Amino acid sequence: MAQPDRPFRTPLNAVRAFECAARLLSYTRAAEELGVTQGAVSRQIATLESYIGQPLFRRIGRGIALTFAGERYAAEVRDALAILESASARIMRRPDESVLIVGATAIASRWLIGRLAEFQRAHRALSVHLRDVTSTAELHGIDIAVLSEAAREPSLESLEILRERLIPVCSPATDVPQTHDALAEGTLLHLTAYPDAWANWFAAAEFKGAYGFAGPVFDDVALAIEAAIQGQGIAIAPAHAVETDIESGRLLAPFPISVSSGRRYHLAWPKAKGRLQKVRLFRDFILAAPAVGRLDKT
Amino acid sequence: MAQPDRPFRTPLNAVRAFECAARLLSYTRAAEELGVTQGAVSRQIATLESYIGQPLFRRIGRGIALTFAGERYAAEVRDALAILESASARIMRRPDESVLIVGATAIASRWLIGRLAEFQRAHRALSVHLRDVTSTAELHGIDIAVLSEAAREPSLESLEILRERLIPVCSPATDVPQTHDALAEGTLLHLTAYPDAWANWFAAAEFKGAYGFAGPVFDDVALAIEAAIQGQGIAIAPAHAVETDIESGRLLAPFPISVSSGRRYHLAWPKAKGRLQKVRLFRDFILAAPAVGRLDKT
DNA sequence: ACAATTCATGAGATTTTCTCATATTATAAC
DNA sequence: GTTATAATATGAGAAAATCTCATGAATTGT
Repeated sequence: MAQPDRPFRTPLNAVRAFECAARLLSYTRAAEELGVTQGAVSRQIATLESYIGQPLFRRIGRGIALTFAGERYAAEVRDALAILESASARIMRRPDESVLIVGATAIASRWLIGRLAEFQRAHRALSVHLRDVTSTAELHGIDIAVLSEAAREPSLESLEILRERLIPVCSPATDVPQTHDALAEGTLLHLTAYPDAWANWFAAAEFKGAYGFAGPVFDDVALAIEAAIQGQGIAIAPAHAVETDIESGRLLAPFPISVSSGRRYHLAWPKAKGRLQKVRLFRDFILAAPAVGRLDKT
Repeated sequence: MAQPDRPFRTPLNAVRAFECAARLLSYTRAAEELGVTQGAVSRQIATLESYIGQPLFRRIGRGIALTFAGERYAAEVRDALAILESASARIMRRPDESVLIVGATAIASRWLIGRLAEFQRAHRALSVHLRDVTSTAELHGIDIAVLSEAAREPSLESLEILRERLIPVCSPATDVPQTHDALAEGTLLHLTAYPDAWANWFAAAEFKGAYGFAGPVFDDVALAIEAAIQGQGIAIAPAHAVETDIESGRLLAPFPISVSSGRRYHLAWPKAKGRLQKVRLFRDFILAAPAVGRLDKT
């Protein structure tokens, strides 16, 4: 009823029989290849010809030859079926044991990247793909992920790996604040995601004075860090996210005081994949990484 | 038995159902589009997934979404099916009324080409394809042909259009023979296809002397004509084949005497196509062409 | 002329696919 | 929460497509 009429569809199995017969120029041999009788092939092709509305083969004597139209059709059909079969063949190769797909939030990626390089070095046989993932709901197709939430669904497992702490950082190339007063007078970079960060930090530092509320506010943590690197001010950033920048000297943490953001990062993975060696290797590697808690003294 | 085992073949109809469901992201709507029930689609896709060995859709709540593998597979499948459907669509457009496929032997083509241009000009709506054909047995896919044999098969019709005559020709740039004696002394180009041509010609010219038997022999009439054009000697060629060369001044026929080769050219066409306007137009055009008999005084 | 090979076809068996009815699962509204 | 709703999954039998078998017809090669 919903259909205009009948949106005639090419009879696909007949097309396959045709492709085979066109290639072998023989119904009999096509039948062999397809594992059916010659009569079946004959019928299939008759079906296709009647659908097409014209002969695809000329019957010459006891053999067959393609008509011009058939010749052309055969070429196109061959292409299409080749695409199909190769697509099937590829997808049928089960997800490789040697490819590990790791998911992570944007901020966690910042920290992960350094780790991944190390992991990669330790397990050259594995190739690691990093994919953006925000929540445990997006874990399909992913072997294991670093997220700021624990897994609640019963099909997932997770382990806490890091309690996020925030720490002030700035470029070593700028006027690095040496005192809390100097800091309070500097340009403070704020993060939408952590609105109370600076307040909490100054409280933790037992600083009583006023400080720069008016600094720029960033929605994107990575952008704030980038701004700090470029010397545009002092950011208060997740310690794990600036770890590599500090190591490389692009950033400096002028004060040892850090505050908790409340976020806890977890490794999360589908239970079904927990037993895969590649997943276990990665999980063990991350848990064993000495750096996990380095800047993370609660 | 001949088969190694089973050369597993992608279940094509399941693939089609998948393509549809992947596009609409709904079994229910796919079922509507395919004109079957939802359950049928569900089963088809289950079949495909079990063939593929992995899920193509994720069942999320009351809906479905493609898995990563499914996403990729869908894209490839879509391409393949599109090729298939468009190939079918094209072939199903019956052979166009606006395309005339003309067959001709190599030598007849030489004469036809000039005519075709004229025909083309007279019927701009038609596009004409010229295809090499040697005998009436090769007429499939051809609307009408010029051949040196009449049609014997009952499915064909034919009409004589030209009795081939042979006439001496040479390049105007060379020493053009003015007398029969001069001709007899010149380099005569012989044709395998017409071994007695020169003998017959000299007989017709009532020439009694000796003449150059020793000239080069050509298997290919076109090559002999080309040789004559290049001034390598005097060829005795089918008048119709050199008509345009004479008109353009590239060749010269020094003597008005011609002899019959015995060959008679015919227009031949499948009876089934005799009624098509494009075929009738061409047939009438050829028959009416004033030039057909011009060099053909028996 | 005859044997062998090949495609075509009728009749019935077989297999696949579809429908119908119902179960299952998840969302959305109350 | 509970219920209504909307989607996919599935069991059983019906329907349809497909295949096999047997045979016919046409052609080639001996």
